[in-house]
Amino acid sequence: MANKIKFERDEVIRTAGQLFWQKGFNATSTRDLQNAINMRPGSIYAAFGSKEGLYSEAIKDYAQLMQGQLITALNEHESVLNGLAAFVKKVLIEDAQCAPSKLCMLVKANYEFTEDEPTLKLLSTDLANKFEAFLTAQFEKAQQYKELDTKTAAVEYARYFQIQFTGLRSYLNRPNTHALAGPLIEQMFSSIKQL
Amino acid sequence: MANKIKFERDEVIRTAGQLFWQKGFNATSTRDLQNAINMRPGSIYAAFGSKEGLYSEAIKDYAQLMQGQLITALNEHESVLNGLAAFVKKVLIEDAQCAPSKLCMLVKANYEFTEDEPTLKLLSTDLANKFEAFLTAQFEKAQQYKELDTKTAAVEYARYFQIQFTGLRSYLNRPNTHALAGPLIEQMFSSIKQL
DNA sequence: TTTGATTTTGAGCAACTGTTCAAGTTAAAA
DNA sequence: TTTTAACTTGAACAGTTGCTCAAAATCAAA
Repeated sequence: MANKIKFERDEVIRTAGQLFWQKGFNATSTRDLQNAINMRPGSIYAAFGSKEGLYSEAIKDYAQLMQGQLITALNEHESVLNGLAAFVKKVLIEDAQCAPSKLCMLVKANYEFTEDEPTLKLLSTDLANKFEAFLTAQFEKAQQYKELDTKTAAVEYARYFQIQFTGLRSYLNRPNTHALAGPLIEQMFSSIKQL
Repeated sequence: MANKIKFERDEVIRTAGQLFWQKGFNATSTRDLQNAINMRPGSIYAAFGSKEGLYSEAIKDYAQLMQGQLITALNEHESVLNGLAAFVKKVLIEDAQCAPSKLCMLVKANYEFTEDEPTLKLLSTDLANKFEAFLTAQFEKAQQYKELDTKTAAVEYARYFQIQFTGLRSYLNRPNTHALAGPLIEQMFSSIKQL
C-alpha cells in the first residue's frame, strides 16, 4: 500500500562515502552528493535527515569496511603480525591507486572536525577508539602465540601500530613517495618487534 | 603624500593563521577573518589579494615559526638528538595547552587540500619538503657528531622522524591522551636510535 | 479500477560565501 | 591651506550553501 524505495541504501552510502573520503566533509557540497548518488534533495533528506546524517552513515560504513579488510588479512595468515603486515601492504600499496584518498577517512575526520562540530568529532573519536580496542585484541593474540614479548602491554603495541600507520599514510600522501612504501612498511614492522 | 597603513602586517598574518590553524582553510570564512583581524574586506583584499593569499602568508609564517623553534631548541643543546627531543616536548607538552590545535598546520593542510586546490596543495607540499631538507641536515650533523650510525642515510632518519612526529601528534589529538605524551616521546627517540 | 499511503521531484528559500568598488578618510607634500 | 595619492570603509553583488515542501508519481491493497 505504498510507493517503494528506488535506491539501494548501502550502495548510496558507499558512493557518498567515497566523495566524503576524497574531499572531506566541508568541501563536499550537497549538490556534489546529489550528482554522485543520483538522488534529489527531498529523497536524501527523507532517508538521512541531513548532510551530517549521511556523513555519519558513510564513516561508520568506512570503519566497518576497514575492519572487515583487516579481519580478512588476519584470516589469511597464521601469524598475527604477518596478517597485520598484509593488511598494511594492501591498504598502502594495492589500494593506493584506486582509493579516493591515500589517507584514512577516520584520521581525516579527526583532522577536520573541531569543537564546533561536536557530533562528528565525537563519532570519529569513538570509531578510532573501537578500532584501537580491536587492534589491542589482535596484539594480545600475537602475545599468546609468542610472536611478541609480553613485557610491553598489548594496548601499547596497538598505540604504536596506529602511530606508525597514521604517520606512514600521511607521509605517503606526499607526491613521489610511492616507491618508499615497501621499505617503510618493513621498517615499521621491524620496529614493532623491537618494542 | 598618502594615508598610512594602519595595521601591523605580521601581526595580522599571525592572528589569521591562528584561526586557519584551528579551523582549517574551508571552515574559516572571510567574516571570521574580518572579525579576528579587525579589518574590512576592502583592506584585506588590497593587502592580500584573496582568502588564498592570506592563507598562503599564514602557512608560510607558521612554517618559519616552527623552524625557528626547532633552531632555538637545537642551539640550547649540545646534542642534536637532545635538541630534537626538546623541540618535540615543547610542541607536544608545553604548547599543547595554548596552541590553536594539537595538530601541525602543515600536515592539516596536507590532509585538507586535494587536486581541486592545486596552489595550496603545492604550497603545503613544498613547505613540508623544505622542512624535511632542514631535518636531514640536522641528522647529518648528528652523524658527524657520532650520535647516530651512518649505515642509515640521514634522509631516512628525517623521514622516520616525520612519520613518528606526525603519527604521534595525530594520536595525541584524541581526547584523554595527554598523559601518554611523555612516554610516547621517549619511545619515539629510542626507536630512532635503534634505526 | 479505485484508493491512499508512501516516495520522488525540483523549484525555491534564507543564510552564507568570497569578493568588489564607489565613497569617505587620512596625512604627506605643495 | 590646499592638493592629492594612498588607505579604509561597508553596502552590496552574484554565486553557493544546506535544506524545505507542495505537487507529482508510484504501487500495494481494496
